[in-house]
Amino acid sequence: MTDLPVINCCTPLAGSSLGAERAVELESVMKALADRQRLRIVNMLLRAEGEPVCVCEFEPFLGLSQGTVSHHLKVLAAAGLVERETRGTRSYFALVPGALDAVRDVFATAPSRC
Amino acid sequence: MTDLPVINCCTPLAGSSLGAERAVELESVMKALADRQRLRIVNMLLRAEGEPVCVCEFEPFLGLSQGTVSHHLKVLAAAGLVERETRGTRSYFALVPGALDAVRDVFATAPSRC
DNA sequence: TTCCTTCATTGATGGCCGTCAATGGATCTG
DNA sequence: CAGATCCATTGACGGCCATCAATGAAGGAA
Repeated sequence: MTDLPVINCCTPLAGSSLGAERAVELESVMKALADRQRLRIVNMLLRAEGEPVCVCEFEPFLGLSQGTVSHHLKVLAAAGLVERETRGTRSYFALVPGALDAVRDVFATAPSRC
Repeated sequence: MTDLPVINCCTPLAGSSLGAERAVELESVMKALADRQRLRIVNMLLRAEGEPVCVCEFEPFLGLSQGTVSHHLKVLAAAGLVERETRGTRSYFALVPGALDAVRDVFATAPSRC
């Protein structure tokens, strides 16, 4: 699985024509966010305000098996939305700064202010 | 298929804990946007600046069969993102005003300004 | 009415996705 | 070393989804 580039800022959906290639890029990021469990993970990370969160904290919160939680985190990482950091035997995840802002800007209807 | 309520504004992903029920709501809207063809449809509608667009215009642009285009428009309508308007034998679609803004606000990392 | 156009719906098909149990690897502890 | 803990990966299963061809429904034109 190859990591995806973080979405370019300043290229909102409005404005210019969305080419087929770029539609595929955008689609993969949106797919990563189109899952209830991953939305809750992102929510937890947002509330952590940049502080890395241990994998073992997601599991009881989501009520999923450990393997499934690991799967969801991998999907978010592949989309460029979160980063992994290993400390000893544990893994911590944090939001990639600006990644969500880029997603938000895609849906700006007014001209981008970048 | 029951229509979904338009996403509430002023309830961004940051801030409070994302309950399982609301995660499901958000998921369905994100799923509607997590498809390359539907992203191109939204892009066309954004560039139309509120003007309704005939179904027959999407088909050559997307390069899909007529039935598939109709399917995608139905998904977007069920998510509350677009509205259908019938004129004679033709159907026109337009963005629901504010729907995309609501999606954008969900991913606001700074406190909402509503 | 009869024909044509436009669109929605149905049924079928292939592929992708979320989930779990089980396994394996890596690290820490005793 | 042995055992325990944490996590990633694998394989399997069930379900959902995008797509098409075919059909149906509704409106306009002759």
